[in-house]
Amino acid sequence: MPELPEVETTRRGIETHLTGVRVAEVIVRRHDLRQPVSKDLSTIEGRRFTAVRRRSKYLLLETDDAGTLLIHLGMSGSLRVVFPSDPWKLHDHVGITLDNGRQIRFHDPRRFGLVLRLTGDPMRHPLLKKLGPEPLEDAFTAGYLQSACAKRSAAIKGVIMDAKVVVGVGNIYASEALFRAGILPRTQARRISKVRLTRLVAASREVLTDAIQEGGTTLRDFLNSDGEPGYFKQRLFVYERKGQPCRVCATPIRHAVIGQRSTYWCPKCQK
DNA sequence: ACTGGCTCCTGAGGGC
DNA sequence: TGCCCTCAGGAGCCAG
Repeated sequence: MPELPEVETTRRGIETHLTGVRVAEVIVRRHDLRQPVSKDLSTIEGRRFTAVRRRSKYLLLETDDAGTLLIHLGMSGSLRVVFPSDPWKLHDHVGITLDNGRQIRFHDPRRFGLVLRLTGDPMRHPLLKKLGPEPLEDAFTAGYLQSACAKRSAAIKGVIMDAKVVVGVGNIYASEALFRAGILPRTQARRISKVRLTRLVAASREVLTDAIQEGGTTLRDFLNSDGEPGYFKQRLFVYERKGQPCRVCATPIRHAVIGQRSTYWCPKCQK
């Protein structure tokens, strides 16, 4: 489910409920996520959350003296702000009760997500230390992308989805960014000129920024922390629009599986 | 160092 | 209604 805009939407939604608030109780109903939920999560009981950050598609819930909770939503995960008395839904796996009368509920049907407690510098954790730059920060430049693409014969779409190159660009926004940049998704990365990579950097930033503005994309089941969908689906140019007219030139949108992932493009607007 | 393929898991939707 | 098949927003791991 969630790509960077959806994770950022979630971060913003929980931040105000968490920051400065003390943890009353941690309830773990299922431990068997992608990695087992940390056995010692209850260590944060009685501690305060000091900040809610995001790195790539990971959420980092920092505490004052019990490390950082690292949460990843996988394909189907979400965090909701609820009341402790609200009934637990199927696939609600973790609840963090706060002393302000709310509870954060981690829900994840497919269980590809993560809930880990890290101690020390979280950026040195194996899951985080090899990540590429944030697409909305200054380090993601055309020059940087050009060097990352220089020796890669793989399709550009897969390269921009590679978290070692740049984080946060998932399957929806990779197709959307390539459309906005006018680049065919199968193009070999090393064959793309710097001018076109400059456009791709700008397009990636724009599509992610626009999607955050709309609260993310809800295709099937993404809900923000208040249980509301995102509205960016209406702004998608190509994703899940196979056979429908291009919003720019009316040519039917094409679809193929590229690198095991569903991919969409306009054969006229993209070269 | 890259590449493509496979895997984890559950649920939704389509075809018959 | 039910059954079977395909597909899904992530990303780590593997062999070649």
